[in-house]
Amino acid sequence: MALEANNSAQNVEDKWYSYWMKNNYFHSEVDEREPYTIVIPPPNVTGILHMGHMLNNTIQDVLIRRARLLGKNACWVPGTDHASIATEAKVVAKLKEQGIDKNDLTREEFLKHAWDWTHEYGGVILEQLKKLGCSCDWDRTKFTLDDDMSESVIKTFVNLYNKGLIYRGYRMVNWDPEAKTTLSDEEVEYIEQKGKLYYINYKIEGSNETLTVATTRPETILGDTAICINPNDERFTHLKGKKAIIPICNRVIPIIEDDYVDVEFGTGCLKVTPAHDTNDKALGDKHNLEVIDIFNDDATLNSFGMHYQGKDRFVVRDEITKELEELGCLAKVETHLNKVGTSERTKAIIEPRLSDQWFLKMDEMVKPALKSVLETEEIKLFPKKIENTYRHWLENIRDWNVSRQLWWGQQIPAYYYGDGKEDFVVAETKDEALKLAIEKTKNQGLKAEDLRQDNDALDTWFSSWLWPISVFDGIRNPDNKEINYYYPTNDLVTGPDIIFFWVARMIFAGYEFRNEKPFNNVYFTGIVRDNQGRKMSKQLGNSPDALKLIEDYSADAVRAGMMLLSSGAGNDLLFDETKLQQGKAFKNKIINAYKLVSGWEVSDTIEQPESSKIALEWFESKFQSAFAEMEDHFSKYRLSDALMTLYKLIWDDFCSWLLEMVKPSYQQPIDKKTFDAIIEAFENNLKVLHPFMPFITEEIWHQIVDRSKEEALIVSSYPSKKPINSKILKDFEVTSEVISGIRTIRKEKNISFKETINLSVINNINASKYFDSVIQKMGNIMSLDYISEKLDGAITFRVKSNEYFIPIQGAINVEDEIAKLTEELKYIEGFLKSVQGKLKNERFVNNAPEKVIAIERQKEADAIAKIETLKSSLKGLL
RNA sequence: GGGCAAUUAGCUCAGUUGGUUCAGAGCACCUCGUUUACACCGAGGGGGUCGGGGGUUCGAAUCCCUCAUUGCCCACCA
Repeated sequence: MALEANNSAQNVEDKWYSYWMKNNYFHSEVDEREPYTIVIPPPNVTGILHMGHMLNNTIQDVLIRRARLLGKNACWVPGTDHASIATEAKVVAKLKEQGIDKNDLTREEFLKHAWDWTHEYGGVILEQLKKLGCSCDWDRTKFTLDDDMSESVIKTFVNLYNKGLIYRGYRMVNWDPEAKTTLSDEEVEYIEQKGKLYYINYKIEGSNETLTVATTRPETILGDTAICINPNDERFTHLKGKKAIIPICNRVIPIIEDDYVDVEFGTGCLKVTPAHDTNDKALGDKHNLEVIDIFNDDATLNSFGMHYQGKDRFVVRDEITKELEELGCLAKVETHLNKVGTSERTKAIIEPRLSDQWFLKMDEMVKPALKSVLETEEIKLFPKKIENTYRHWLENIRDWNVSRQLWWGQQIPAYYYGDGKEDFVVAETKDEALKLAIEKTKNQGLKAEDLRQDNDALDTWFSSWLWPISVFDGIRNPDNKEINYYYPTNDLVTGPDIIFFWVARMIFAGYEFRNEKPFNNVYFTGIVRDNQGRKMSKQLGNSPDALKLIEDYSADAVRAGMMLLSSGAGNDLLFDETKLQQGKAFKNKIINAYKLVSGWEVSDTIEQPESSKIALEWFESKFQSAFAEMEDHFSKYRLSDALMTLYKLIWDDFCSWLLEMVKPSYQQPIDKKTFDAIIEAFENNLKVLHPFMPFITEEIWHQIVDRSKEEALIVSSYPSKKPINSKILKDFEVTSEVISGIRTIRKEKNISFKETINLSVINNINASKYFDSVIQKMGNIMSLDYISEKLDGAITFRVKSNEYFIPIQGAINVEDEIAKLTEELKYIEGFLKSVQGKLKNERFVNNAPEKVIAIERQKEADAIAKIETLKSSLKGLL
C-alpha cells in the first residue's frame, strides 16, 4: 500500500487517532503496574491552541507515550481552567455588544450567560489537542468549575479558615478598575513608562510661604491628608508643627515628620495620600491620618473630587494640572521615568485601593515548599537555575489575596448575618453556616434568609493549586484508591511564567492537604518567540495559526519540528517554519525507507550475503548505542537531543548505510534472513521514534509487522537492551572512511559508480578485514587485495597510516599526486612537531597524568608512521 | 537599585570533573550528480582567535578577576 506524504496526512492521522480512541489505549485504570502520571496545565476553557500549547503538550505527549512503551501505567489527565478574570471579561464584553450591562444582571443571570459562553466555546482547545496527537485519558477530563472540583475548593477554603490560615483583612490591594476586581501581586506587571513629575505649591497656613511637593499623580491631591518631611532635613525645620493648605479644595492638613522621606528625591517633601498609595497608607497608619478615598471602583472621581466628580483619573490629571497652573500652584513639570503597575489580563493601570479582602497566610506554607525543592530535592526543577527565582519569591512572599470581585468562579463561602466586622461565619453550605451562626450569636431566631453570602469569588489559582489532587478526588475522598495510586504525579510540564501562580502553590497544597509533594519533576519550557526573538502576539501578527501548521505539515512534522527547535528546558525557542519542513522531510524519509523495503521481493532460497550479515550485526550495535544515548538524554529531559539522536540513527545509519549495504541489485530478490532482520530493525526504529511522531510510526508499523505479538505500536514495548559490540563500531569507523575515500576518488576522477574498480591495500595498521565485503559492495569494488609493495600507476588515499591504491585506466597525473601527498605531509609534520613539543616539555611529562602522556605518545607514533608512508609514496613518484 | 543567567560556525545550540584529532551537531551555504526508496534526495566541501582584556596552569571554550553586550526575575523612591 502506498503511503501519501502530503494530501492525506490528515486522513491518516485522523484514522489512527480514532483507532487509538476506539481501542481505549489512552485510558488508564488503577492496576498493579507502576503508574506514570501527568496532569495537564489546564488551558483557559475558552482558549484556542497557540504555539506555546503546541510545544508544551507535545512534550507531555512524548513523555506519556514513552512511559507507555516502558510498560508503565501511563495516565495523562486533561482539562480546562475557568480563568475567572479572562473569561468574565470576555463575557462582559460580549454582553456589552448586545447592549447588556453586567450591573443590570443578577448574579444568577450573569452566570447563565457565562455558562452559555463556556458551553459554546469551551473545550475547543481540547479538540485541537487531539489533532496534535495528544494521548490524554479523555474519560478523565476535568473543568475547574465542575461540581466536584468546586466542592473541593470550598472544602479547602473552610478547612484553611478553620485552621486560622485564612483571614479577612482591610488592606491595600491592587485594583483593576477595568475588570473592577483586585489582583494578586503576581498578576501585576510593572511597565516602565515615561511619565511626568509635577511640582505643586501648597500654602502654609498662617503665612505667605509655600512649600513645593513633587508628585506623579496630581489628581490625588484631593485625597491628601498630610505633608511629610524628613525630621533631619534642615531646609524644613521651620515648618515643623505647621499646617499646609491643599490647593483647589483648600483643605488644611498637618505637616508630619518621618525619616521615610528621601531628602534627595524631588523636593524632599512628600504628599501623603493614604487611600491611594501603599507607602502612604503605612505612613497614615503610623501617624493616625485620615483616609480619603477619592475614586469610584472604575477609577472615576467620586464626590471628594468636587467639580471633577465622574471624570476619569487621567482626564482629571490633565485638567487639574491646568487648573493648578491657572492658580499659580504649579511650580514646574519634569519628565520622569517610572514603573507603572498594570493588570496582566486587562492591561489597565492598577489603582492601589483599600478594601476588605480574604487572605491566605503564607509564612508556614512556604517552609515545606522551600525544603523539598532546595534541601531534600524531592522535587526537581528543570532547568535547575530556576530554583534561584523560586527561592527568592518564597523567601519574600506575602499573604495571598484569594478574593476576586467577580462572579465567575467559586463564591466565597462566608455568610454575613450582621454589619459588624466579625459578623460572619464560614461554612461549606448555607445550612451549616446557619448552624454556626446560631451557635456564634446564641440567637435561635436566626433564619437562612438572614444570611448573606459574600459576593466575591475565589482567585482561579485557588482552584488550580489543587489540580493534581482534586482531579483524583483527593480532597473530598482523601483515601480513595485513585489518589493513592496516581499521586504524587511524575512530571509537570509548564511555562516559567506561572512558577509562582501555579507551580509553587501546587507544592503548598500538596504538603498542606496530603503531606506529600504533588510531582517529582517540573520541566519548564521556554517561551515560543518568532525568529527575530520577539514574543508572539496578536498585535504583531507574528503568531502562526497552530492548526493551519498541522494541516500544512502534518502533526508528526509539527511535533518533530517543535522538538528539534527546543534546545533544552527553560530556553526560549525561536520559531522557524524551516524546522517544520525538516520534520516533514524526516517523515518523508521514513516513508521512503518503508517504500524501499516493502518493494523488495523476498526469496527463501538465496543465501544471505556476507556483507548483509555484517551490516546487520553492525547496525544492531549502532542501534543499541543510539538507544542508550537517547535514554540518557531523556533522563536529563533533553528531548531535543533525544530526537536528534534518532534522527541521525534513522537517516544516516539506517537509511544511508544499512539499507544501502543490504540493498539487493536491481530487480533481484533479497534473502529472507536479511529481510526479516531489516524488518526487525525497522520496527525497533519505529518504537523509539513513536513518542515523537506517533502517527506515521503507527501507520508503518501496521504495514510491516506481524501483529500476533503486539496489537498496536502505541501499546507495544520498547526494544530490549542488548550489549554493544564497541569493536565493531570502531572498525566501522575505519570502514566508512575507506568508503568515503573511494567515493572521493570516484568523484575526482569522474569514475561512475556503475563502473567497477579494484582496490589494493597496504595494511600498516593491521585493520580488521571484517568489513571487506561491505567495502566491496559500497565501493563497487571488483577485487580487494592486500599487498605489501606499492602499486604503480594507481591513485592513492590514506586512512590513518594505511595506504589504498586504485589502479585506473589512462595516465595518472603525477603532479597532482605529488601535490596532494606534499600537502598531507606538511600538515602531519606540523602536527608531529606540536606533539613532540609537548612531550619534550619536562613539566608536561612530570605533571600530566599517565593516561594523557600515553595518548600523546600514541599520537606521536601514529604521526611518524604516517609520515613514513607519505615519504615513501612520494619517493616512488619522483 | 539588587539578584540570576547567557555570550562558541551565517542561524539555533551541544561541549559532563581543565587533557583522546576538542573546536562539534542540525539547519543554511558551495560544488557535483535526473544510479533502479527518496531532488522533502545522494556524494563531497567551505566556514569559528569559543564576546574583549588580564590571570592561574605543563595545558583553558572549560577555573579566577575585570570590562562589554543581551535576556530574565525581584524592589514602595513620591
